[in-house]
This record gives sequence, C-alpha cells and structure tokens, in this order.
Amino acid sequence: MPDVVGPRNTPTDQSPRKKGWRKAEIIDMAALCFMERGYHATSVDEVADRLGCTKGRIYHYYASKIDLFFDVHREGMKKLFEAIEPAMKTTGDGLTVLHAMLMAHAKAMLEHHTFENVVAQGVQIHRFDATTEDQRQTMKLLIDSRDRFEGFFKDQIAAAIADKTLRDMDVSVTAKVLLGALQWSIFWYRARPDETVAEREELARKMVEPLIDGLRRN
Amino acid sequence: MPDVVGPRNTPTDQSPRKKGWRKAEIIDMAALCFMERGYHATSVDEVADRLGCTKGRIYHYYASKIDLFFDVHREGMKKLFEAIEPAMKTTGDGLTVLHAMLMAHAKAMLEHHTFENVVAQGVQIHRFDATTEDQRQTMKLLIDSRDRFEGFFKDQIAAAIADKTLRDMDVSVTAKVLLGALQWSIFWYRARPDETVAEREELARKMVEPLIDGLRRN
DNA sequence: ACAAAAACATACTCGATTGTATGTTTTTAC
DNA sequence: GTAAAAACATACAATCGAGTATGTTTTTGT
Repeated sequence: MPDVVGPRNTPTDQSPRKKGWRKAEIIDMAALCFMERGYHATSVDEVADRLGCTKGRIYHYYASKIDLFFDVHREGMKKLFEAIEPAMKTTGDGLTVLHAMLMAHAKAMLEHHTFENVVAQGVQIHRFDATTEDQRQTMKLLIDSRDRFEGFFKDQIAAAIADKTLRDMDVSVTAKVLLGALQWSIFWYRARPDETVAEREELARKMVEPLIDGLRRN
Repeated sequence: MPDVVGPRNTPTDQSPRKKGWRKAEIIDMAALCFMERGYHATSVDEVADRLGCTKGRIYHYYASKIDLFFDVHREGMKKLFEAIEPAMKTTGDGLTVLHAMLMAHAKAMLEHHTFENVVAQGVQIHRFDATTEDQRQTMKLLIDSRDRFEGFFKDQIAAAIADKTLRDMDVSVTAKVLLGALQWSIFWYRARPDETVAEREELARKMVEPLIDGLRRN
C-alpha cells in the first residue's frame, strides 16, 4: 500500500533551492490569507490548508500566530525600503527626487499589495496581541521601521522646501497625505493575473501625477 | 439590602431624551471598540463591559455581532454623506466645488474618525462574515453606498475637467487617490480630548491644500 | 392600578481556534 | 551506512467567544 501522503516537494519544484524557501512559502501564503480575511479572521489551520499541509508545519517554524504575522510585516517593510532606495540616490533637485520616491513607492504598493495590506493591519494590532516581552520588543521595532520610512519622505519634503522646488507647507501632514494617497490602494487595488509591469507602471503614474502637479489647471 | 445593580440611567443623564438613544449608546461604544481593536478582535462582552452592562442588553437590540457592525457602518456612511452635502450645493466652477467637497470630507474624517475607521474595516469584512441572506443584502447596500459616495467625487472631477478648471486626468484613479489621501487619516489621526473645531479645520486645510495646489512651486 | 411589553441580567451551550505533545518520515552529517 | 537532526503529521487539551434560554426588573399603555 502506497503512502497516503505523497512525497514532499523538492526545492526544484519551487524557486531555485534558496535556503529557507520552505519558510518563505509559508510567509507568502500567510500574507495572502491575512490580506483576504484579516489577521484575526484567519486561522492557522486555514493557512496550512491552502498550503496543502497541516498546522504542524507552521508551528515547526513559528512559535505563535503573531510571530508569523511579524515576519509577514517585516517582509512587507523590507520590500518598501528596497523599492525607494534607488530613487533616494537619484541626483536632482528636491522635488525631482521626491517625485521619483513617490513613483517607486506607488509601484511597490501595487506590486506587493498583498504584503502591504498586512503592514497596514499592523497599525491596529498594537499592544493587545503581543503578550510576551519578546513580542512587544519586535512590535516596537516594526513600528520604528514604519516611522523611519515615513521619515525618509518627511526629510525629502523638507529638503525640497529648502530647495525652493516645493512651496512651503506642513512637512508632517503633507507626508502623511501623500503616502496615504498611495497606500490607500490596498483597499481598491487587486492584481489581475495577466497584468504586465508596464500596466502597473502606467497606473502608478496616474496615481502620482495629480499629487505632483496638483489639481489646478495652470 | 439595596439592589446590587443600581437604577438604570434616565434619558436626562445622557443626551436629550431622543427615542432610540439607548441603542445609539451601544453603537457609539461599538464604534470605539471596533476602531481600537478591530472588529474580529473585539468581543461582544468587551463592548458590554465598557458600557457597564452585559451582553444581554446588546443582544436585546441586535440579533448578531455583525448586525451591530452594520449599524456602525451605516452611521459612518450617513455622517459622510451629510458632511459633503452642503459643499455639493455650492455654486462655483468645478474645481471650487471639488475643493469644498474635499474640505468637508477631510473635516468629517477627523471629526468622526472613530466611525470612519470602522467603515474602512467594512471593505475587508466581505462575504465571509455575512452568513444569512438578509446580512448579505445589507452588506450589498453598504458597499453600494460606498460606491455612491466615491461616485459623487468622480462626477465632480469629471465636471471640473469639462469645466476646464481641472487638467485632463484619469477620473477614477484621481478620485481614489484624493479620497485615500484624506481617509488614510484613520491610521494616524487620534482626537485630542481638548481639541477645538478650529484646530481640526486648520488640520483639514493642511491636508487638502497640497492636493489642490499640488507640490510644484509655480 | 394593572396587564403587557420592553429592557435588561444571569447562566449556560457549543463550536471554533490556538497551542501542545508526540509520533513518523525525510534529510543531513560524518 | 548510520545516528542525529530537521521537517513535518496527527491527535489532543484548553480557552475563548458568539449566541441562546430564561428569569427579573422597569416602563408603558389604558
């Protein structure tokens, strides 16, 4: 009689045999589930089911559900930082660099909207769900990273004002408004399976353009 | 021996004796709890505790937790519609009216951020939690009302483009970007207890200004 | 004043879910 | 080739929270 459970996937089935790819597989599916139903409404069993395995696998890698959430959040923030990094190194006046950062951020929000949706949920999951001291420490680090990310935009806005390429305006509020405008896409954007990079780029352009040029005609 | 449970509050304790104020009290507390912890993380017992009563009271008015959520959502949408209504009746060119609508919306988002936070959660609570046919019907009506609200802004943007007071741009994307910029405040804005109306108005102005005037200097 | 209805409180059921304990298979290291 | 470790699966415990059934008090209508 053959085994009821088939042989486990070999690394070559998936992406090239990178170390830790089994864990990454879990993170990706968790991000998808958390996006679709929200963190609290998603059960660990559900994530396992959609991976075609059992809870045992997930709890082999993660001590608790919230720790899995933290990893998804961390990955989401990593993608955000990596996306704007090239734009920040651009040479140009203050507004030009800011424009490039906003475009990069918009594209990243669309491309990784699964993860970024979960990042947004992280704002609400504060102190309540992090019970152990270790978890509270992790939570603090994640909040810090979100603040640092926003800080990059605040700094660039301030630089552009000093630069005279930007009118004088409230740096903090403007940063939140601009980022919010792009990040709100987690609520309305869903990737089409056949969507090309060029199409996403075009959508990102349509998003950033009214922010840079404003609404006034001249 | 006196009663363990004190006498129930009389209408005069709270707002003027409006019919249904006992229900409104529940809605308000539910909105607060749902905002602070999210719908799924909030238990009905918790809402009751913070009201100083028991579940019995809530289930006297509501058949289920999701029905309570629906009422909070409905109230949130009602506040949004009422806020922009005067602005929509303003006479003026397309951009002027749009500006007034955005200001009204920004102020409403700040003033009722508790309810509007819950409205945003409603986007994720789709088909899964609405089990009965009646609940699915209610859910559909709420989604429709959100679409109608966005439609008002899309129409006004289109009118302003036709009006030549607005450059040509993607109506749908621009509407989502503008509304998102203001609605993202649910994540960062929390009301100070001593905050005045004038202060909120000033904050709303700082939010809308970069959207209308854009970032470019000239 | 009194019956009916409204407005709750109390105590319970029951399903769903997180986390654990343990067994089994696969891989790795030597 | 073999022992150890990694990578799971299985079955269970223990909690928590939604919803219900029922009793009690307060209000209301006449």
